[in-house]
Amino acid sequence: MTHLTRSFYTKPTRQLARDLLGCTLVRRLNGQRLAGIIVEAEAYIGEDDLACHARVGRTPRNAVMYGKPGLAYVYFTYGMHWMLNVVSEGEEFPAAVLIRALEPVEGIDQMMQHRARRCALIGLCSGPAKLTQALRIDRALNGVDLCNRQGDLWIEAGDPLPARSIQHGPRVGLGDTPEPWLSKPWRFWVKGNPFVSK
DNA sequence: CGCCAGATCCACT
DNA sequence: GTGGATCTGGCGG
Repeated sequence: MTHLTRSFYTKPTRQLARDLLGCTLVRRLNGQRLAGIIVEAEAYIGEDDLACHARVGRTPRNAVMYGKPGLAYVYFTYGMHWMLNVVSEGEEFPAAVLIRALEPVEGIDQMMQHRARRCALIGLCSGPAKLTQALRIDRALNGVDLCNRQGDLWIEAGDPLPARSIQHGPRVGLGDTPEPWLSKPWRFWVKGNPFVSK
């Protein structure tokens, strides 16, 4: 297993979202590996996508999305939650993949302790804010390069998934985002995997 | 079970 | 001042 490289991330966002399924997200914390297989992800694509943070143009908050593919875009929301995204496409085009759920693999006891509430394995990383809590991902990791071999956050390749085991549907939590963006089937998940958020 | 409100704070208007 | 790419517990059916 080794770090995915820049070329893996330099592709259309929906393709990247599909390709990330089955890969392993790894967090190095105090010399320990915390890791899980990505089983759910969503695409947010450009300034035209009215569900994407870049819909208002470039701001200090969303600037990382305009950067190199393979950067981590980590933002704070709802007054208490951190979200992890992987920047996609190409430099200056603002797009990213939201990591929504992991199947926990390594450092499970440690991840359990990081969660504010006691929870079962099935609910440990089954949501975008749950997994950042479990892996201790916050503002300190915003803008880090997932391709950096010296870094504390990266992604490793997994066994390729057959197309038939990938399902897709509308994105979650978009509130009153107008159509057609509200219904764009830009959420992808591993069919039948119990660690998916919904 | 499903539905709903409260938590909590920062970026942008 | 407003509202959000969420989570959780409480309440009603």
